Amino acid sequence: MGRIKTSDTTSRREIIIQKAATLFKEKGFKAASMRELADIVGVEAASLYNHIKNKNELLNIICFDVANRYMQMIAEIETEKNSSLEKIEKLLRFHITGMVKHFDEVYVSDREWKHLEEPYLANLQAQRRAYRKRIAAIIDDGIKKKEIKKIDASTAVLIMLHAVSGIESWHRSKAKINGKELEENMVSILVSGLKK
Amino acid sequence: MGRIKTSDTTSRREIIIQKAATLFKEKGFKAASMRELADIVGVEAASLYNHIKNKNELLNIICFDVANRYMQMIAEIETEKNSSLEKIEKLLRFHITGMVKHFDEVYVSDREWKHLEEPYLANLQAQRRAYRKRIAAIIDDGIKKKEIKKIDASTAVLIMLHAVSGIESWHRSKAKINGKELEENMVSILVSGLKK
DNA sequence: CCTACCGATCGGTAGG
DNA sequence: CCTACCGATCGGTAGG
Repeated sequence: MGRIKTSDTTSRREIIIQKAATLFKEKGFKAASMRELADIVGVEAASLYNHIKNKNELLNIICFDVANRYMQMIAEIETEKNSSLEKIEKLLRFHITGMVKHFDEVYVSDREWKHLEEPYLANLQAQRRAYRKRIAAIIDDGIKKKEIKKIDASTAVLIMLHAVSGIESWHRSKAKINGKELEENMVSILVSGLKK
Repeated sequence: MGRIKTSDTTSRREIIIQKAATLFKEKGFKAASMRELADIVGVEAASLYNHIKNKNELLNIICFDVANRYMQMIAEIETEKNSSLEKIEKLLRFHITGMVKHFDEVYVSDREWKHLEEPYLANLQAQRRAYRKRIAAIIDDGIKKKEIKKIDASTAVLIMLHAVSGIESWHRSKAKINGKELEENMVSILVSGLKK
């Protein structure tokens, strides 16, 4: 009997998180109210607190979901024995498809992280810094092996990651170009920008 | 006599706008309070309203300041008779130095525009769309003249503009690399990504 | 999961 | 430019 109750609770909780991501994306974290979220979910505001601790917990979950996915992928890529340029391309494709698939979450995690509270704020920032460093290390390795031209690796990382987040505008513009085409164009521009 | 009073008022107003840009950047528009802004400026909250109409007017001014600078530059570039690639490079350099010089304003305009009220919201969005179209037209022209490789122009615009906004992280990281170096690296990566 | 409600904070105004 | 203050809204809790 406990099983059914747990299952229901989990499912409701996940609906709340997903709706929160969409709402936070549309209004921003601060401007989004718990009453509005409750409306969307279809309950009274007070009832939300049976499923989640508070508003900030929602932001925590969204941000760390995204961060964990990134950390898992970079670890996977590091163990593979591809060339540096191939590794960067794979990471780039992962970011592009991830942006399309988990759009609301990624958008919120990118733009609303400053409303995280300690210790989550410091934790996420450290994770992001570490992530960028690991990508930069791949690029630096590629430069040493002369697969990639001599550039500042951390600048290249910044460009790549932020360029991908630009898909947001594409997403909003109702996609005159399809996802696969978009991906090929982005990879073409960014990867050839690194080649010698 | 009216001259001195006007001059003082204008100056105070400009201080308020500049401090608002910094505060909105740090906290986000919604989370920033007028009481906090007043504290920073050194007056009581009520006194701010002798210089500005309301909180949203501050956001309007910041966003359209940035947009107007962009529109002026694209108009200038269009009249020059350089190659498409040279035009794109000039625009890129303008965006990079502008991001460094007017960091708070550009950051707020990029991330907080959604809190604009109508008709300003629709107005700014239209201006931004028009701006991107004019850049895309330069790229398409370059493709036709075979200076630029065959890519989707609007994707290239998205990448460029968002890549530049990545400077925010560089800015935050206390600049291990200096501004000029950063600019050369970005131009190198992005412009060679467009070349045939 | 709801009703009822609290304390805090907000943007902004009146009036001097 | 300040004191005093208002109405609205917020996140969250008590209690059932």
